[in-house]
Amino acid sequence: MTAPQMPPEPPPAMPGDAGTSPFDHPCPIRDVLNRIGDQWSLLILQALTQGTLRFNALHRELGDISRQMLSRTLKKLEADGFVQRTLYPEVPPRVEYTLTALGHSFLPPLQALVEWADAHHLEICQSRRRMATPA
Amino acid sequence: MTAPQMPPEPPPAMPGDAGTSPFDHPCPIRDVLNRIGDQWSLLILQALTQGTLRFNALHRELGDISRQMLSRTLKKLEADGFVQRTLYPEVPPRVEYTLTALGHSFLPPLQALVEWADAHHLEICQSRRRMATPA
DNA sequence: CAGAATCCTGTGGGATACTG
DNA sequence: CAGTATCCCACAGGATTCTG
Repeated sequence: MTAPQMPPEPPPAMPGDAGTSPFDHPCPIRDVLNRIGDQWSLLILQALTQGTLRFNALHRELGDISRQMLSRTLKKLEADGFVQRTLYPEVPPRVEYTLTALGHSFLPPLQALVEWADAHHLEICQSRRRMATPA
Repeated sequence: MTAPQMPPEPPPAMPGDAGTSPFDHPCPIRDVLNRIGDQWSLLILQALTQGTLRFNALHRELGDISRQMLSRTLKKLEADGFVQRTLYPEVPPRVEYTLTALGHSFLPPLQALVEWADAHHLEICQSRRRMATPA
């Protein structure tokens, strides 16, 4: 595969275009990367590997994430079909988030990434310090 | 594996600490994600799959990226040990970028991601439109 | 409990111009 | 050719407050 180029001109039609959104990104790789390339998406997906989680449970699980970003990111993930949101109309409302089939299908590549990160983190840190030698 | 938590307190020592950098991120997953999670790193690495490339060749390959960002990102990738930069002190200077061993070791997970993106992009776009039904 | 709204900041990243 | 320097803006994302 060659590098994913970006046609500078606006694409005539999208994969499943309907003209609704401004444009679904023409390049699949870029589109997906732009989505899950943010600070939290992958972390959230990984947290949901455990199974279904409620909003605050997720919030605790990630430790440091504003409720704002958690909410936003979950919406994007839901829109893209990675996670399913289920609202139980009870007195204190309960909302559960769980991975969809698409979400689950994403786990293997994600796992590969996580494992690589674990395996090579030290090496990266070493390289980083080596390049930063002041004198 | 549970979700990668962030200890709110500053870590006492890093994987290969030397006190040089402010801190190498304590969580490997987050650290790696923060690095390659930007707009260009993965694209550049993927472009270098072809083999050695010169600066402008990379620039053309990616199509739309400012020289600024290309330069910056390459430096980060070099610092982290993903790519090797070789300068040939000729009259018009020539600089070649190529993947290091570490860089190559990263290709399988990257490939997995790319293939997943290709395979499921349509599905994502469909979900996206389905959720966006105005009426 | 699960968010939406509002406000504010840091910085990722583009454009342009200059240099060796 | 291969950058660096400068300027500038959009937006990711945090903090806080309000609601059903």
